[in-house]
Amino acid sequence: MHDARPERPADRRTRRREQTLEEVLDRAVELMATDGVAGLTMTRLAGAMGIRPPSLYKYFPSALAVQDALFARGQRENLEAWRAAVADAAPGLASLRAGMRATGRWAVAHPVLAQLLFWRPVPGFTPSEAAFAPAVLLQELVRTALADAVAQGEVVASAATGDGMALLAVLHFGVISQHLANEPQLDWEHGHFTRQHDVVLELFTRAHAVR
Amino acid sequence: MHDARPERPADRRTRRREQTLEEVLDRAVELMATDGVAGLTMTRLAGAMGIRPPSLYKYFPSALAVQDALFARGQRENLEAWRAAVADAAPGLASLRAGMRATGRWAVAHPVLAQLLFWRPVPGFTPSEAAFAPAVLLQELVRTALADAVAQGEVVASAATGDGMALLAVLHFGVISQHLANEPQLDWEHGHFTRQHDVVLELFTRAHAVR
DNA sequence: GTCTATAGGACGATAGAC
DNA sequence: GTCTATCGTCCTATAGAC
Repeated sequence: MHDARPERPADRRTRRREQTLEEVLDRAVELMATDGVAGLTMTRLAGAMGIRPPSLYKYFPSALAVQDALFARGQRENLEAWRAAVADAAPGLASLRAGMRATGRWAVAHPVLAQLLFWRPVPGFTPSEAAFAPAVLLQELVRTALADAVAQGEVVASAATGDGMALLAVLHFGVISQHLANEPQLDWEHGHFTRQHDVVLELFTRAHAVR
Repeated sequence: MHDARPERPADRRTRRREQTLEEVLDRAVELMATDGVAGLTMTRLAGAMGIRPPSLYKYFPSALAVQDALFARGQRENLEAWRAAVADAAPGLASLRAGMRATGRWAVAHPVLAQLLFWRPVPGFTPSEAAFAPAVLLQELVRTALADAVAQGEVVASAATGDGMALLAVLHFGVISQHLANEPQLDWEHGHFTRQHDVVLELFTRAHAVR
């Protein structure tokens, strides 16, 4: 905290640069919120940063690189939302409910990132493997939660199969996409579709209930 | 069939023009299938028609007018899919199942139109009231089918409320959007998510089952 | 890292000849 | 209805001075 030695200049520069990178992404999200997810351009993004377009290329080598960084940030945040919510939950169904509710909330609170992650509305953009990695990890966490629920006798084994995962995705993203398409201005508490999130989770457990 | 009088020239011209209008929309759908839903431009569309851009403006006054016509065509076809399927079905739940399955099939068979109708991926485009009209009508048909199901004692009254409609939309479009986002190349019979369509309809009736 | 200047294109749309 | 020609705007991206 009171280390007398000043930070090495190279470190300062690196840190400053990373701050700028993050700020670019902040501005990008703001722009997408007003002009649409596909309305992001390097020219406008530079303008929002208060710099000229060539300067922006010092931070991101291309427009697609910005999209990829946004995609990566969204995946990280979404995964983090799950982890934070699950930290204090019991394994199995309780954990699954907490995690899914948390990522649902995250998605409606960050509509432009959610659209980028789940709808892929930008033509010609395919996320890099690195940007996609958190999604793979999250998928595994869901699978584990389902397996725990089966092991604890909360649901039957069919819940933890590919069909079970597909049904869960249908229910979860059904809520989110209906919300984003029809009433994105409402928050999680006041949405007509988000209200159905608890309902569909209940339907899922009932579909795989132990007799 | 063998009317001797030739068609009036004005009628011929009108008919020819309408054929061309439809052909433009056909080409537009093809272009969107390859270049993405937002990748449709007047320049490329003219090229696909084998004409120059100014000629295209004789048929559609603007790029947004093309989008609107596509939106209108999609809504008409989707509504028609429901009507055709429901024609031979008994009122109530049987009718609801037949109609929803038919519009689901239509959506995955026409992915670009479905994206245009249900995801609204084109920035700055808001459909005209006329183009939207079939969607309003279809909404009413769904409501009626639900009301019939209630009247026949197939489900309890809560199924025909706003929440019931919202739940139904979540389930239906959840299947469709997961299919379009993850495995659009598969057809209705082979998709992992489309397989869940019958499942979710069953979940809906169970959620509102008469005790 | 910032800028000016610019290349090189695609786009929507219009004017006006045929 | 078709075309050529064109306007004005926006875009991605680079060269090169400071």
